[in-house]
Amino acid sequence: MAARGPYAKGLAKREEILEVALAHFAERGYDRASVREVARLAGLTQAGLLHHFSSKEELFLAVLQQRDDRLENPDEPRHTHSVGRLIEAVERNAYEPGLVRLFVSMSAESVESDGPARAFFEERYGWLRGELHADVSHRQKNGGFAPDLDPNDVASLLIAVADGLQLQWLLDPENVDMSRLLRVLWDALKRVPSPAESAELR
Amino acid sequence: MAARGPYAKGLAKREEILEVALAHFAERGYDRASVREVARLAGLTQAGLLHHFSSKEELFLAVLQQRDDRLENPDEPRHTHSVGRLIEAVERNAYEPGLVRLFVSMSAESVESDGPARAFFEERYGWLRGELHADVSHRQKNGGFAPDLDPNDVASLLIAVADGLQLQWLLDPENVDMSRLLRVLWDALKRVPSPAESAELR
DNA sequence: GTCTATATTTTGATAGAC
DNA sequence: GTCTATCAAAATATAGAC
Repeated sequence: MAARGPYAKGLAKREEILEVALAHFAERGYDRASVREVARLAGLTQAGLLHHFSSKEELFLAVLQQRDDRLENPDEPRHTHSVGRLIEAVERNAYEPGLVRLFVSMSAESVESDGPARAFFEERYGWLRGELHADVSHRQKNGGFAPDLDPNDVASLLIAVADGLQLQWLLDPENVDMSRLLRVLWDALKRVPSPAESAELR
Repeated sequence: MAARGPYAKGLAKREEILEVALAHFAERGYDRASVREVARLAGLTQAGLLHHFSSKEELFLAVLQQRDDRLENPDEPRHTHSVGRLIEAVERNAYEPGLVRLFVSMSAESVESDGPARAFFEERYGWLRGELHADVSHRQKNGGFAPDLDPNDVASLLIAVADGLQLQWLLDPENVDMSRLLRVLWDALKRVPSPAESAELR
């Protein structure tokens, strides 16, 4: 488990810093967070921390990247369970309010300025939309999903709901069940249009 | 149009300040925005502005409240067109990226700290959820909406999608059509479950 | 109502000793 | 790898003149 060699200590400290930095960024958001405070929480001075991460921005990006698990699950075939993995990820998030706060505030910040977060989130949304699109369109071919919906629209809606629910959940954790609501949406979207509705489309 | 009396000038300046403050907060977010810069844009010094709004927080809240139109439309019966009004509001927002940025970043910030924005958004979400709930449940009674969905769930999903789409739209305005997607969601949610699906529920 | 001037605080970052 | 010391640059807010 323990890494050996001349860098063992540095790496361990790096991990510790990332851990407390996540908590601090999550609690305060990027702007209000200070490198000094993260350092203090990690048992260092500000200058000591900046030996490991040479700027606030670098520290912040490292935190983001470490927690970006991308719903990976190498055991399952890609493209066929993305929706399920999204729901599972949302389920896990319900036990990590700090992480959710971080992503909410950072995604919001990413649209404000062309800062470090922007590229990260643009890339992330593109990737996620692609995964969900592949899943939905695969299900449509097999007849397990409403054939009249555009897979791109479905992907956008799923992502939007996941994001929007996080906000509601953070404001009122007791009364918002994120993964249940995501399933409600998914089940409703699956529905094949009734004959009457299909007729209306002509 | 012009107000008379001893306060006319003060009020006019107040309006002007609020206008440029909205733009500035929208562009920079609460933290990165500075009272100095708002003052400069309004043709004042910082101290001059603080005569009208005695703190940054007070200025910020005034901006939020002024732009919170609450989808009001006194002509229509309450409770029966909330969904339509939500869609219309989203449609209007597509022409005001600054306003959308403001609400996105402020709602994100509201969950970070118990600052001034928190109460505002909690109250706002509660109100909106109530409106949508009333609308959906009214439609269900008249047979115009899937009877098996919980109106509270539907309200949460609509709000979540509206919020989440704003984020995606800000990152990629060309390729995200907020109001169209909201309609896609609404049409899909309306669908009555097919007999086969109803059978599955037993 | 608006200004100038200033007090106070906080922050990110660097230099250099150990 | 971590520290002390320090710089330079913001920001909010206040005091008091006009």
